[in-house]
Amino acid sequence: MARASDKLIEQLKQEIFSGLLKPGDQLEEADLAVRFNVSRTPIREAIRSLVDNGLLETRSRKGAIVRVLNAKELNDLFEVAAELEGMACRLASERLTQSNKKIIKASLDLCQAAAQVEDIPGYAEANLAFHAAIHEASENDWLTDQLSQIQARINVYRLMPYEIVGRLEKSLVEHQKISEAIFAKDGLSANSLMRDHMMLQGARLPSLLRALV
Amino acid sequence: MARASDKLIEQLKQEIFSGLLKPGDQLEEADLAVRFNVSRTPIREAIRSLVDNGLLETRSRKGAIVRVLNAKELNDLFEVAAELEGMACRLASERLTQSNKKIIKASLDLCQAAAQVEDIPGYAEANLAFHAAIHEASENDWLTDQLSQIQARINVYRLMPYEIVGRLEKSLVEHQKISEAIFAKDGLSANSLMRDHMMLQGARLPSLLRALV
DNA sequence: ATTAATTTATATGGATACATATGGCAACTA
DNA sequence: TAGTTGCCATATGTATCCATATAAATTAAT
Repeated sequence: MARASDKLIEQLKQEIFSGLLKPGDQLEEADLAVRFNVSRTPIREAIRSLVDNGLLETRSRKGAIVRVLNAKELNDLFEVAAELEGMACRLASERLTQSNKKIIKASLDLCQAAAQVEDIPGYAEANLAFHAAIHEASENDWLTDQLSQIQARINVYRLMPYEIVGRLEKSLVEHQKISEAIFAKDGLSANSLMRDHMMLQGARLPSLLRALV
Repeated sequence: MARASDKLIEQLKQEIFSGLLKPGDQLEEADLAVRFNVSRTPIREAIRSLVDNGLLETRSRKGAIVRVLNAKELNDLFEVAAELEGMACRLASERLTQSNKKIIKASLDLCQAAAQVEDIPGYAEANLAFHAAIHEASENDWLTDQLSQIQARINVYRLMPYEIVGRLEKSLVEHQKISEAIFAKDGLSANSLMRDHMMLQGARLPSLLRALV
């Protein structure tokens, strides 16, 4: 039997990622208890967990709010994300198996299909699949965990992904180059290509931040 | 006023790091409530937090136990630690301020002093200070947080650090080279020197694991 | 009229009471 | 004697209750 708090964590994450709960929104325990038809205890545990996860923050006696990252924090986050994504590419190059290669190729095809018809949400999904495929191929579970946590954090700030015209095409080409480097077991290139790819996204942050304010 | 659960988290961490609570040990909520003279509620929140942190793990209805990392998990952890430590060195090279330089130098002196008299616990402490100084110098708060969490995890498995004779000297020399690279703003060298330094420690893990079993 | 202080309301933090699932032990049967 | 079943004990999971701190509102004083 799943614990109520575990389900709550998932639900609240969904609401945050979907944008239903926006950065700065306050979460009141009593309200949530009514909404989800449980007592305050599991609500509190869920909030606690999300605070540890970094999605919420609390001030003493002032409850939890959806965490707002300022420009520096987002930049720091992106720097680490870029480094770890690059690392995943390097490891994937060194450890690539046939089955992982197939999965990466499949996700790359998804990216291509979505880019061709300019399906923005479709590309966003395929993009995540592509990155996830590389994470898996790194064969480092700790790294994979860290990256999925970071992804989650970043996605909150990606409510309008790829809205810039033409970015889809460029992103796809970068993905293809990264894949080629991995398949050629050229870890060094794969690493730096991915880091550049990530940093380009990071460079788009300032405009994204402005759009949020 | 600090929350009871926050203090508990620190205390439990201490007990885990100090080896008082060994991997595999069970934590019973009622016991802990009596020991720390609080109710089960803050105990549960603390446990919850440590589970999210990865220090404990729970099985349904079976409570929390101190998490045991197997060889692969430890290896994965070290790989990520090495990469991020290297990244910190690179960033420190790029962003070094005079004040950070002083702090790094000071911690390096501590290392030297401890190494000269073969003060093993002293060196362990100075070592942490050295790494922390570099983390700070990276000017990336997210990275610093991640590294301190990873440090915490690794330290559990470092109950007998530097017991290998001669390792102190070698470690010190590596520290000196890393510092020189950072001071020379040679990010590339600093990065790889630190990664090698970390990986050497990781290579000692198998014997460490054997000692634990 | 504006500001400061006091009071009141409300939400969080902690304690306790209650429910339920799991594991062990014992008894009974084959 | 060994295995299975059922009961009981114990620890986790959930609900509710109480205390306290913070914030808001109202009143009084300048």
